Amino acid sequence: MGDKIGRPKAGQEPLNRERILAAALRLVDEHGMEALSMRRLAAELKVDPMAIYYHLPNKRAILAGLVERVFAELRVPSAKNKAWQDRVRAVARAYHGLAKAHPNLVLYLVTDRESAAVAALELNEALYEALAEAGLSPRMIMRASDLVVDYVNGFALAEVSGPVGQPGEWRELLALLNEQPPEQFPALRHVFGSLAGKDLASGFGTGLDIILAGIAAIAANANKERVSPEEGNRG
Amino acid sequence: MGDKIGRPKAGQEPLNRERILAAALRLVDEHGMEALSMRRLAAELKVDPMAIYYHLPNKRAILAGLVERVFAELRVPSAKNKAWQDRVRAVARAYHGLAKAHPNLVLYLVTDRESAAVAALELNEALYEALAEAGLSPRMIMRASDLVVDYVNGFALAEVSGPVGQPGEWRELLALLNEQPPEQFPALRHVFGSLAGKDLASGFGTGLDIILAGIAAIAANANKERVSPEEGNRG
DNA sequence: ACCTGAACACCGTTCAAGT
DNA sequence: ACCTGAACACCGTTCAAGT
Repeated sequence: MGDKIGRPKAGQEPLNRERILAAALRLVDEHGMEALSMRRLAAELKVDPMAIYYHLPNKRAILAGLVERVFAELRVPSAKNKAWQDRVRAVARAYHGLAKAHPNLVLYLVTDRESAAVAALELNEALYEALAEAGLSPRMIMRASDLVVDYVNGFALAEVSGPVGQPGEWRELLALLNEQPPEQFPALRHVFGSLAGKDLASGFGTGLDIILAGIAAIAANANKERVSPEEGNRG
Repeated sequence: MGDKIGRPKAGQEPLNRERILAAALRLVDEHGMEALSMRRLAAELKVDPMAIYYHLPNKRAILAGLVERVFAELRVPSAKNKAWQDRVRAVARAYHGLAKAHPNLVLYLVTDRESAAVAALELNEALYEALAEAGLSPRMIMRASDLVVDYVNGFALAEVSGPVGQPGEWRELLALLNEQPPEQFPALRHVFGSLAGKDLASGFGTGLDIILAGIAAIAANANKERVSPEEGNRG
């Protein structure tokens, strides 16, 4: 940040991929996805629009570069001494942090599996390690890991699609509910009634807790079966 | 509604919102999101591009109409006699079915909370009913419901972002893994090694199972606490 | 009431040219 | 090697006009 009139060189150092992506990310973070056009980006860089094409082949490459760049910020915490639950939580939080840091890019972060692939290796490695420790089978490790990633993606998306702040969709749901005949949607009304006025912090952690409880239950169940497959359980 | 007054152009019945949205959906389903332009849509309808603006104010309205239309297809199965787990599964599957039916629209289905709101009422009502039966507190009902929805959204997105068929991201991950130094990512290698050759059906159901196990565990735990809050557990 | 057509302000990208 | 500028084929949308 902090670029003002006092640039280091009024004569402009040469353009490069790095500088283009930095400007593109600033544009997206500050003015949203729709502000990112080749022409506007060029204006930001004080350069002819076509100059960009010398460094990056097309707009898709810019988007991909952005996703790659943001995922490169991901630092998976390696708390190997902690319980597997906390390790999963740490990975999920780190990943979710990326989305929070660049909300306007979330749709692409979540969509562009290709550009995220390198970072995904680290992320999955950390998850697989933790989940192996939980006692899951290889198949279940993969499934549970996918579940965590899908959840973070879905949650991040919801955070960003909602009108302004609140995660989940319940704010506008409530408004709509009040327009419906009062005998309809009793379950919704009961829950919203019980919760009225209470301030609910972000549900990210709670969702994660449910998932972790599920993993623990499945792991325990698998263990029981492995200990005494057909002879009955004597634990 | 209106009959053939004024301008039947070569046998066409008059344009209307319905016909425009139908054509738009066909365009998206068959040729992807990027094929949906006002001009191409008009060509499809054999009409001047500006004719569309008489029936729908702008392109955003078309997208919103599409999302609304697809969500209107949602029929939440009302298997009230079944176990709560099966009821949650049924809702999740119904919702997921929409995404599968219109993969090119998934990004918007998942993003446009506003247009989906009416259908979201029914969907959440069904989830809340089932989750209440599971014995969750109002707060937990809301959280668990959000978790299920976020998971379905995340899963649907992953299904669509991947290169071709497989859900999850593991196909390209594996290719990338083979390019890495062999001492790195041992957990990934172990899991993928164990799973090589086995054909893994879609993980949608397994992810759901983990979530359901988590909900059951949390409900059981809450019950235990409620039965004997400070006196210790004598179960 | 319903549709057309020209016009405007944008896009991404190609290609030839300038230094 | 790096950048410019004109040109092309598209966009979404406004506005005045036609029936």
